[in-house]
Amino acid sequence: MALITKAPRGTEDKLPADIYKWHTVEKITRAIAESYGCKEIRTPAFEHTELFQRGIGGTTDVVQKEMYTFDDKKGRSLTLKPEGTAGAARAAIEHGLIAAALPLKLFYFTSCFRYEAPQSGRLREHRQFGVEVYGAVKPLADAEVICLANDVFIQLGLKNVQLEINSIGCSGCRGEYKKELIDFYKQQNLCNLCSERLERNPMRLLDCKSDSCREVNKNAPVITKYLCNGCEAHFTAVKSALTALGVSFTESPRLVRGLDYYTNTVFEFKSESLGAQDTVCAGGRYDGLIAELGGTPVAGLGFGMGLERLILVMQAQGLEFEPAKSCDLYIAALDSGAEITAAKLVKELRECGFWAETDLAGRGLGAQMKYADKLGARFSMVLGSNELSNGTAIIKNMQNGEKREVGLSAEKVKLCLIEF
RNA sequence: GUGGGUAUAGCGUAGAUGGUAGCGCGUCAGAUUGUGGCUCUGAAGGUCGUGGGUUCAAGUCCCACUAUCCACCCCA
Repeated sequence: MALITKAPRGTEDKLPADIYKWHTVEKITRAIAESYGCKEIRTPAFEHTELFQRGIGGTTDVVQKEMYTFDDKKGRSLTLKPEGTAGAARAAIEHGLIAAALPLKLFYFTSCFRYEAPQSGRLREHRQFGVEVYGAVKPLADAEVICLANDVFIQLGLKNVQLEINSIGCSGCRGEYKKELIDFYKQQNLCNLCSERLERNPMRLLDCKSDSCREVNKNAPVITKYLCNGCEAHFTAVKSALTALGVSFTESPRLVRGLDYYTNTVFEFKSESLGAQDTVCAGGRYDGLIAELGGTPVAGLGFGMGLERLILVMQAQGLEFEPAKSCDLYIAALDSGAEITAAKLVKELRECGFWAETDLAGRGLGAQMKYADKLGARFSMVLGSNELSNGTAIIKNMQNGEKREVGLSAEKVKLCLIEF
């Protein structure tokens, strides 16, 4: 197929026939977020490149090799946002949102852009539902945010979504731990990749999937043993709050996150219904981020939920989406006089919120009826010279074929659509 | 970025050993010129992913590229 009629690699059209699935997840996630007091925020698709370098961390893969970065005409370096947290944090600082009464709870839907090898469930442009909470220091906040994500899975009916949590401590205890970890790994036989990234990002080694490293990792020191008193108490309180809220989880001492801003609690929801890209939601606490970006230091935490992945899971599990609305009334018109009357009637019904249609394609009566059927029209009506002179028409229930006579006014037709 | 599979109409697909394309669904029209669903008849729709090569002849064989899928890496 010619280049111009093909979407760029790693992008995907959401077609009319499938869009009801998106509407379903957007509606449910929005309602849940709002019930938790979150307000929607919409931030730009691109930001200054430095925002992501500072926020996500210059040594991460996302920043080093996956960003869509370009110079604008004035030579400013801009980047299509690879994730949602940094932009939301920037906006919260810029507009003084964190200067108001805290906590500040935000949610958003956004496209994220990453230059990666595309795979199903991993696109170069993917969409996330995200939640960010600022100025909430209590462990209950961690539990609340996790619970929000969990509620989404419950309400959408997802089965077998596993929540894994861990604490990676504050910069203090993590520094201690990293030293120990590096010392440990230096005495081991590592795969090529791991030897490379040992100094740069030692905690990632815990996640290595190579068989040899898996063996090594069984004996690797675990962060939870190195947590300072404060971090340990926080993590313990998060876990008991989750239990009290009825959110089941497994502790996963090797769970680390790929972005630098995380502190203390990190978590991930995984689904067996996806392939290797099995994480459908991930997040954690990032108490240092706002200060790192130059704002008044306030605590932060949040998550991102991959919407393509979420929908893939729902499809794989055969879950229900809210069906698309179908047509309420199709008016077939037989001649040019009836055509105008039909058009007026259709307009008036639309003003009342009904989906009404009449012929625009120049079809004959039989074809118009077939088309009405394809639209899934609940009712149909035929207008010709007889109806115009009588001032009445027959309205037909397309499900059972029953017919009723109705006066040719929007008011009367409307009543018929409601009652019949 | 690495390794492997795949690419034929809008969608799903058939085309061993080379002889320039069928089928199902969908679309349109008619049977039924004032009533849909079922049925029947007919039609439209293909640069066989793109470009090159081998050959009298390529959807089929070879090379490159592109896209897609799976795994790695990484991540939501």
